[in-house]
Amino acid sequence: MSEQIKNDQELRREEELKLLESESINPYPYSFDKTHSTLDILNEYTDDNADKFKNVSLAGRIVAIRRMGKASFCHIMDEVGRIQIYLKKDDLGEIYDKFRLFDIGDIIGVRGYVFRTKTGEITLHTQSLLLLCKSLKPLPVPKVEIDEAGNKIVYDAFADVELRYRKRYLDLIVNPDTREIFKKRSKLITSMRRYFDSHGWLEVETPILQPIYGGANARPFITHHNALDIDLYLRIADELYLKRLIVGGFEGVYEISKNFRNEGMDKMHNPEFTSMEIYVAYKDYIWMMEMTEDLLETLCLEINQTTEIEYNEHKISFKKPFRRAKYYDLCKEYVGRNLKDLSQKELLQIARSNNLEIDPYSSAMKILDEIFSEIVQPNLIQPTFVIDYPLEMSPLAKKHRTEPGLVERFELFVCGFELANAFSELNDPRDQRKRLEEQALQRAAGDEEAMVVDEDFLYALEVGMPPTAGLGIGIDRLTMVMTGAKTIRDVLFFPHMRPESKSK
RNA sequence: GACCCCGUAGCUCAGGGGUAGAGCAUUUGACUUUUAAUCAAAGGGUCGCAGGUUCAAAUCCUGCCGGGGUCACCA
Repeated sequence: MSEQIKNDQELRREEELKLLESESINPYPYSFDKTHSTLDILNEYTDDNADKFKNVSLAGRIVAIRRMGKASFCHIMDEVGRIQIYLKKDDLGEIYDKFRLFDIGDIIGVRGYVFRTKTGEITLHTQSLLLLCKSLKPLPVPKVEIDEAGNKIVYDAFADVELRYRKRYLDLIVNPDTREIFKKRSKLITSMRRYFDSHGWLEVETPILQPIYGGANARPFITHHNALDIDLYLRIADELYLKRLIVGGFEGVYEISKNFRNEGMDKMHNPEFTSMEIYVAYKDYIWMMEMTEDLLETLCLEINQTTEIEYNEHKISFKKPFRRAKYYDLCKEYVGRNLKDLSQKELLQIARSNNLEIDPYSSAMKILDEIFSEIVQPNLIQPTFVIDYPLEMSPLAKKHRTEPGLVERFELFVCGFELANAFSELNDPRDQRKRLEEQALQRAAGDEEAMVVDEDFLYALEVGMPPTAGLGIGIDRLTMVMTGAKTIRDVLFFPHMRPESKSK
């Protein structure tokens, strides 16, 4: 392993580190007791209750320094905010001279009393100062000005997207908006868990390494188990395992699941992504729709304190109930004609007359799907349940109770993209076998994404699964909608990146 | 995978055949309520990598690496 060539700023910081150590300052001590966060002080301090803030301690990273000879001002940042601290040689003595060796990026602990400067900023008057961590790399902290209206002006923000993703810790230190997105993401998952748990549904874990992959149409990542000498697949979905648990007698199970699909990446797709799947016994997709809109309204309220949010200049309302529209009705609405029971040739012609480029040998269902996603889907801005899909598109969904050729399925679209997918789950083992065998035929015909027959799953269905409703929600996409993020990379701490060249 | 755009100092960017530039950051000096602190001075670059054209390449050409966008597959 070769060390990289260091620049002048890095070399200087290393020298400072040695100097501090030679003056018996430990640059990496073990702990620090803080009494307050920056926000505690900023929110609670008033000029009348200054007594309560006579002796507080804070810790954080230095993000700005203004030295003025024998006194200095800094801003330090902790998880929740930033606050100004005032350092004066008279009060600090010897350590004030060592403070010359402190830099932007260093983490310090300070103790003192809170006051208001003559320009009005709530500030900690520091009476003792402790280095908690010396930073050896220069940080890309931008200059921040607050104008008279209270607006924040950021100069030269750290904006290089590649660096922001590769070195996310820098992005998190330097761009407070980035942290807010991830706090919302966590809050969303916590709220979702709370919602499910309050209904008595059980959070479970199922295998990520699977001998047979299933539950979705996608190409898997393949890995190898040495001891057993068999190939295993990273799960593309956890659906078939969760249904086995319903067979086993649990009446409500959910899993927040990292899934892996060996496919392209773009602003809606990452090779590993998070979905939530839930299965509830004795329910159907109608019930699931009601649960889903209640869940999303609740989540949106808990995260954003409102059911109205903005995305891409659209005002989105998560107030329930959401619009419900049948798949073929929407096709008729946006394409201008009924697409049900049309032949492959007719569909191909319609696709072409709508300027869609389609492989002429595609199946009728593939063409229909293409027409739907190109022509209908972009119009589904407000939360919309699309219901009653063609049977051929949904090998794990139960046949519609009244409409032949359709299944009891809905997908939820918001802002033009798919957020959720749900069925009345197919529990007739004979029908399920038939549908999986059809998938196997498509697979044999070259469709690499078609499903594989999972005999053990069929055995489970033969043992018997109660009527069940199932739902999957794309957590990354839901986070995008809830935070206004335009790319999935902005809601993943560490989005997948091509490795940098080997020389590094 | 195809096409288009981008890669210059720690950060944000200018320069686009003739000695490598600015602001912030950094260093030194001054300054005990500043806040994009200020004032004075200084240091800092394999111009993504490798070839080619040229008297001369950060600049033009080719290939490669990385990123972004559009398209295709997919949630």
